[in-house]
Amino acid sequence: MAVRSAKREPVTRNLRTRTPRTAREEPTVSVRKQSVSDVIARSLEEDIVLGRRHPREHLVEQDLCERFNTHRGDVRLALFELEKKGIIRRIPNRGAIVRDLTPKEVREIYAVREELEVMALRILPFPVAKSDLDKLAELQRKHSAAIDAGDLLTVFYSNLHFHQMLFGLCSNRCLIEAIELLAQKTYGIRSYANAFPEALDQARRDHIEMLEALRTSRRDDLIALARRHLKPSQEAYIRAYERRFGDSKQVAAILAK
Amino acid sequence: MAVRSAKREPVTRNLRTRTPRTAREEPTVSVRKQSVSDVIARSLEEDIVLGRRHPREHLVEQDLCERFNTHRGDVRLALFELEKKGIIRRIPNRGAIVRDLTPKEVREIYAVREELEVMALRILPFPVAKSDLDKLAELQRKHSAAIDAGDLLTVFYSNLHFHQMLFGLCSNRCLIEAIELLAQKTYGIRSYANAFPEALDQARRDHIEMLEALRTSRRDDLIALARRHLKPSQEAYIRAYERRFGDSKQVAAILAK
DNA sequence: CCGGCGAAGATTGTTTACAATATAGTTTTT
DNA sequence: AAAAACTATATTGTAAACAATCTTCGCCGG
Repeated sequence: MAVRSAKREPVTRNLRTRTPRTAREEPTVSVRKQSVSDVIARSLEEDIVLGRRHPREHLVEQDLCERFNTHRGDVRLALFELEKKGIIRRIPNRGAIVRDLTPKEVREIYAVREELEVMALRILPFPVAKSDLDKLAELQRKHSAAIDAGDLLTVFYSNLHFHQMLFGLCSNRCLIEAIELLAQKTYGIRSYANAFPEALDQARRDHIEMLEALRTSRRDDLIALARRHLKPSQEAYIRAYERRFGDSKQVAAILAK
Repeated sequence: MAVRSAKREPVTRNLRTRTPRTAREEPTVSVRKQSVSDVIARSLEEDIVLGRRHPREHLVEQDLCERFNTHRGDVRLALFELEKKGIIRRIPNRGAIVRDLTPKEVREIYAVREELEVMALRILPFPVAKSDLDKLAELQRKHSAAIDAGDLLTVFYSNLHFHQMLFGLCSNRCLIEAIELLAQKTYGIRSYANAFPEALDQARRDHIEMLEALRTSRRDDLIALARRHLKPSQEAYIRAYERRFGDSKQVAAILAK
């Protein structure tokens, strides 16, 4: 992979995850149709969440092709997907960069997210089935263990699954998807919150309290907890942002426009 | 630019603080980047909204290429966009069909939409500027005239613009986009509501009352109107759906609940 | 010294050809 | 005659080549 341009190196056609021909009717929710571009998009999301790729970093199609052993078509599609999700930004003829959210945008996203999460908890049918409570408790334990181990990747995913399971308890499919979409918009800033161990600790305690509220069918407590749970990560980002750009006002002005 | 060096370079690329190039960032809102695929997607949306293409109708890439005088790449991208918006559905290796929403899905979408629209009206700053009120009134007149003329295409677009302008008054960009996305999800069923002239008449009256509530800064009235405004179109669709499939009762029962 | 000019390189955007897959219709077998 | 297997065709998915665009950097004249 010396110089990347003179001749385009041929694509090695291995490692293509092909969707199995059997059971295309998604028998269960777990095994979803995942096309190649979805896999790439998810992997890039992961990189961004964990801070392996920073805001303003450039994403080059050819690099991603080599990394995922595929052709540019799939990578391209993945970038379009991520753009629609708001995780990256594409500039015509120039490529894609990891999006850098302004504090204003972050506040707006979290305001809408809070509204929808509260709605989900409001319509959630009580009492919650014992089997669902058990599954949530299991996810919470996994989350807690990952925090103790300092395994940020597992922290991220177990946290994600906990919330998906929680809001999945409300029966409104459209609402569930909307909540997830908004959560994804903030993937790019999650690494800032993860940098603070005390924030992770607080998240763990919130989860435990949420479980208790679910068990006892205390809806108001649950809603208050969800509201509180959303605060720290946005505040951590805004603090970090101001620490980065707060001193040089003109730079902040340019970026914030 | 960083040369792709002989040794595989680490994932982090050299990103220097890039001097922002001279304002190529949206010179004006009006002239937006609209790629070919966007044009195709919008045109297909229009067909679906006006009932020129029915639910379950098959969309063949090659046909669309001839219709829009382009290659399959653009058409393909447009179909992916429409799939993400929830207007069509793509089945692997089989193609795309206009999505057929069940009454349950419709009710769920409208419930979320109502929640978000009410939120927008709640945070909307009063009083509304005179210039904004004038623009809204102008859009309302256009809508009204289109109804009288029986021009359903203009009815659709002027109605769309009225609502975009109305909710655009709230300053939360993310919220505005979320509302628009949900509205798009129901494009496929709009033709059912448009079939009832009395529904269009009611919509016109709603708009007039909304304008009055905006002028007098009566927030509660405005919210109640918005709630009422959302009801007829979903009910029209559900009635039409049951008329289509009502004969086989067990099917309707399964889908409705 | 330095500021426009232009060629070369790097990256994205477009087009075409080819391969994989599903559906329907036909033939073969029992 | 019914069911299974096969072939033909239509359609989508993949890959590579080609074209356009932007950036960088060296060159030359002032």
